[in-house]
Amino acid sequence: MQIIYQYDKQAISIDCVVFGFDGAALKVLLVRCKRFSSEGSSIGNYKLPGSLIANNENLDSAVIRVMEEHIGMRSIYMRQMDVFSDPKRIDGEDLKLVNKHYNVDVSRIITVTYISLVKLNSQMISYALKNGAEWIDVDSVKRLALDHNDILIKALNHIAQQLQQEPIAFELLPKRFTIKTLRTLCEAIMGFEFDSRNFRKKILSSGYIIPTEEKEVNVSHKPALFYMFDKKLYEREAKRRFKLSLRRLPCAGGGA
Amino acid sequence: MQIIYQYDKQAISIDCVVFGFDGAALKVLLVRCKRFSSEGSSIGNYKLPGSLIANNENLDSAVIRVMEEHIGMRSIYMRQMDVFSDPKRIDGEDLKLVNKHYNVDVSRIITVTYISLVKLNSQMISYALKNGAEWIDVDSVKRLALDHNDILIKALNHIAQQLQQEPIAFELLPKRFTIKTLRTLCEAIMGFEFDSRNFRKKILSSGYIIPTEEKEVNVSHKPALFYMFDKKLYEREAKRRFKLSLRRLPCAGGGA
DNA sequence: GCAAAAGTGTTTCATGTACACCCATGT
DNA sequence: ACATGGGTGTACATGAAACACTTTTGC
Repeated sequence: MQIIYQYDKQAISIDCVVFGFDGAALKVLLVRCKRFSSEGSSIGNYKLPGSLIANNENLDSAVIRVMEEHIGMRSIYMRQMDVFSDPKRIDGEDLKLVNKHYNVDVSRIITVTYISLVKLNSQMISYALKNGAEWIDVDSVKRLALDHNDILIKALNHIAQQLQQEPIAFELLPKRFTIKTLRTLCEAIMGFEFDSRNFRKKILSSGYIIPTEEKEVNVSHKPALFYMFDKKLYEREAKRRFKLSLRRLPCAGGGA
Repeated sequence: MQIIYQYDKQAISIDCVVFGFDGAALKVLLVRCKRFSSEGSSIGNYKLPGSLIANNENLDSAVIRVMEEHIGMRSIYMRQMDVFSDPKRIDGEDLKLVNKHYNVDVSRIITVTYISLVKLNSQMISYALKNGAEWIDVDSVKRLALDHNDILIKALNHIAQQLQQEPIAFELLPKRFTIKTLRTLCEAIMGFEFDSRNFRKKILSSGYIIPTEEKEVNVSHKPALFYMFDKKLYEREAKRRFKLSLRRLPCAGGGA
């Protein structure tokens, strides 16, 4: 391949995979993309929310801008996932449409993907609808625009990994939640079920998921207690675990 | 902050943190950067190898191009790490120098960082020297250009994490190695020591690190056996572990 | 009182950790 | 023979997995 030493017709964009949880199923925020639709384009009916990066903003602020547009909030959990850089991932008609939409003339787009997690509520669902977006069950997502199906699958695998190492579940849950709800969420993310008794034991032994005084009401069975995630206790625990797992040999002396 | 909707004066670059192991210490490949040196620039004496992305190459091929330049090889381990996107991370004099060097006119540079792992040998060390680069002990790295110290620290933490989940150690070792060498490498990456007996037990029980017929020679103690990493066995093991850790409940039935 | 889901306890097994001794080689 | 680091074995603690029974609510 001949290297074309022309470095200034590239654009960077961000795409967000925004997950929410309605108490039963894992949802992802998708944007209807009429504005891109055209013959010859591979763009489907839905896409992930995203944007080109303005010249004086960093990636994080672009993500915040897009989130604000679609869910009306600024302070939400977000993490960088991956970079998609195939020069041909957006080309032909798709590229022309993007250039037209943003009024630019770039020859390729490199996309940095983000994962966001939000505490879904009914207001956000209607807010999204008003702004051309929609919360859709991850299991029933069909064909998306461009390579957004690939990105979604990567994101799902990513949060399944993360779930086992970081307390991301509580970004998706309301402040107060039952153990059962937490378990349902974990099962939705992981794609398989847990033993309810061992799950409960593990959660309670964690030390940072603490009971409240509240119980469920109007349920036709023993009402479940609500719990809360205590971030400060978690961070203290995390430090302790770090020290344990990175323990030196008893007699290993000073050095680096 | 006012959003400047001008999307086409951005450039993307890659920077590589290339690690090597000489049997005793962890080394990183640094490039002397006389060509960038200038008054007013924050650029130090050394920088990580990197390059702007040409318009028709993807990030991976840019990394391969840079690797070829500095170590004379194409097929090496490399993984994307992170994206640095602060609009001010390269500005002022530094930005002017970069624009001049690449003969472009961009207003900001977004950098995707990569980690590479190589099986270091004496040829590569002299090859690097001939091409303006140098293999330096990670512990004795001083001030680097731009924000490259931050990138290096992130990379070190990154491989320490990775080491506990993926067989990256064998990308840094020769085909045949002793358990002791492997342990020294792990200690260099993790920054603390292991119990030699438990370490050996764990390595041998892995099932994919297999003995050869060869022993050390000319050592004034019991010669150590050389071992090899069997990638196929590892992948079989990895699949098995995946099944185990993602096991459903015995009676959990069909569903997703 | 019956269904339905919450909540509690026990036994077993695998894995990690700490630690002590023997073995092969060069000098 | 002895110093040096390689190699082997054992006891103990900790945590995960499998599994059965009691409790509280609405109807």
